[in-house]
Order: sequence, then structure tokens, then C-alpha cells
Amino acid sequence: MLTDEQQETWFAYMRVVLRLQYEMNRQLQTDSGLSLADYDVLNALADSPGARLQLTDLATRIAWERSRLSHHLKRMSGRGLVERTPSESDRRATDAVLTDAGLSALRAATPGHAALVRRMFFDGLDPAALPVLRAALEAVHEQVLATGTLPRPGQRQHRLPGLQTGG
Amino acid sequence: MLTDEQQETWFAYMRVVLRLQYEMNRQLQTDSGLSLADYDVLNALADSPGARLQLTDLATRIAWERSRLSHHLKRMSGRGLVERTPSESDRRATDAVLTDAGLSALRAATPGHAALVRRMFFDGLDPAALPVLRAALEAVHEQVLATGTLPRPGQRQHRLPGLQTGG
DNA sequence: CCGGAATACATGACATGTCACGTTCCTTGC
DNA sequence: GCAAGGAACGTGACATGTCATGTATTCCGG
Repeated sequence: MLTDEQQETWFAYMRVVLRLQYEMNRQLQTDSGLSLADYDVLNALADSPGARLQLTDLATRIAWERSRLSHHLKRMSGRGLVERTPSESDRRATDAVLTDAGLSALRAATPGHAALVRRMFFDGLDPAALPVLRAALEAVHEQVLATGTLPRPGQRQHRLPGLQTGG
Repeated sequence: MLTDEQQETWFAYMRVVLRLQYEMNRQLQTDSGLSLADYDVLNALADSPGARLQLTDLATRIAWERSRLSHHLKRMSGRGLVERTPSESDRRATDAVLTDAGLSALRAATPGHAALVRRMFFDGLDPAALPVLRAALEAVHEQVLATGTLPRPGQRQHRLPGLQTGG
């Protein structure tokens, strides 16, 4: 099914993923009181226009089940990191919005997180390999999008409020 | 902290990890009734001499908290996929052993899993990039081992039973 | 060998994630 | 415009993961 070299590459990938996830989780938790899950949410929001994202879009973007996100946002909003506001474009929908406290937490956590990423991921890497690695990861990403079960992120159409032909 | 190219590479990595994890989980769950976590455990055991591994070693190998593994093995043994036997080399220790049913489940799940890996990971990849990708992942792995908080897998020393100088 | 420190694991309480389902609203075809 | 189907989200029940702690065993310095 896979060639030997593919197998070895895959095993190397899985080993990296498992350990890195473990290390990132611990570093964030102990240094910032954020879980990696929290960080992913905050990061996705901070990177979005208006620091705001509809739940389904956010879930798609970070590849979470929507109900997981719903539960998690309830907890995060209890901690003041995000707010949940009814969407203006769709009354069924909810937007998650980054709060000031959430942004501060993200900013406080980022240097330590980035330091870990640099140390564990890039410091051991031949810089000459970087462009190839990047291209490979982007190709894989494209393939996952193309053949996966989730929609592409950021491509869902929302009705824009204020554009209805007036009554 | 990170160069632009490093950042983009890192983001690509995270996007791939998040989506692939989601897709693997779903594929395994629906096609085989195994979670990705189950699969990682079964796989690690099947790959070990005697299909047996002491808990701490197994936890290190798949980068889990030991208590997570303890709970999970209890559930998996309830399903007949593994057994827990007292270790012969250390009476504090427990070995996880793959059962016949566990091996069967692993064998049944593997083709579908491998197909997904091939389709999502390797089919989109320029074969010429494979050696570089593999080397890069192995370099990162080495770096994670070198600077991480977990011991290297498979390097812990166990007292070998039957080698005591007799009484 | 003996006592204190460290290690291996289990467990209970609690945090987090999944699944099935209900409610509300939107959309589509007439 | 209206009914039927679908989409967005929340929730409760349950599966899973984490943390703090307890018990048994081993290790190590003297």
C-alpha cells in the first residue's frame, strides 16, 4: 500500500506529531495557563477580520467538531477569553469574538510558544530544506482539503447584512 | 522570533496536523470502530517484541500521560483488545499485551487507514521531495527528543529476570 | 541490610470531547 | 408566500483525558 520510504516518512511524521503535541500542550499549560486547544482558538480568532468568526467557520478552520467548539467556547467565555454574540447575518448563527483579555492572553503566551517551536522544530532543521518542506506541507494540505470530508475554510457564503433590497 | 518562511512552514504544518487528525479519527471510527488513540496503542504494541510493553515505555513511545494510558488500557482491556499482566521484571510495573482480538482489529483497520494516508498525504506529494521531507521530519524528531521533557523511547533499563546472582 | 527518596501504577474528582437530538431559522421549489 | 428540507447551534448523556494523590515496590546511601 505504501512504499518503504513512504512508510518511514509517515512514521517519522507521526512521531513528530505525537511528541510535539505533548510538548506544546505542557509548555503552554504551565507557562500560560492555556491549553493548546485554547491557543488554537485564540489564534484563529486573532487572525480573522474583526477578531470574530462564526462558529461553523471557526470549527472548520481548526478542524473541530462543532459541538466540541460550542462546549469549549462556553468554557472560554466563562474565563473571559472570548465572547459569543448573535451573528448579524444569520439569526441561527453565533459569532465568537476575541475579547481584550483573550488577546492579552494570546500575546502573553505567544513568545514562549514560538520559542518552543523554534527550538524543537526549526533549530534541528537544515535551512536549505525549508522551502522543500514548506512546499511539501502545503501540497499535503491541499490534498487533504481536496479529498477530505470537511469544507475548505473561509469559503462559506454568508448573507451580508444591509444588502437586502429595502422593503 | 521566526522568519517569515519559518512561520509559513509552521502554519502549514499545523493546518495539516489538525485536519489529518480529524480525518484519520473519523475514518477509523466509522470504518473500524477504533479511535486514533486505540490505533496508536495497538500499533505500538504490535511493533514491540512479544507484542508487549511496560506501561511507562508505551506511554513514552506514544507521548501520552501515563494516567491517560492507564485509564485507556482499562477500557481497551474491557473490549478485549489488550491484556494487562504484572511485569516479570518489576513487581510495581504492568505490561500491556496485545490480544489476538487486538491484533485482528489492528489488521482489519490498517488497510483503510493506510489508504487514507496514501490518498491524503502521499498522493499530493512530489516523489522527488520525499527524501528531503523524510530527512526533515527525522531531524525534527531528533530535536524534539533532544530538547523535550520526555525520555527517549525504548531506552529505559529494566532488570532482566533470571539474571540475579542466585541466593 | 535499613530507612528515605524515587518510581510504577491505579484511582477519584474533575476537565474536556463526542454523539444524538431538539430548537430555531433559513432556503428552495413550487 | 408557504411547506418541506436543511443548516446552525445548544445541550445532556456519556466517553475520554488530566491532575492530585495513594499504595506498593525498588533504589540508594550509609
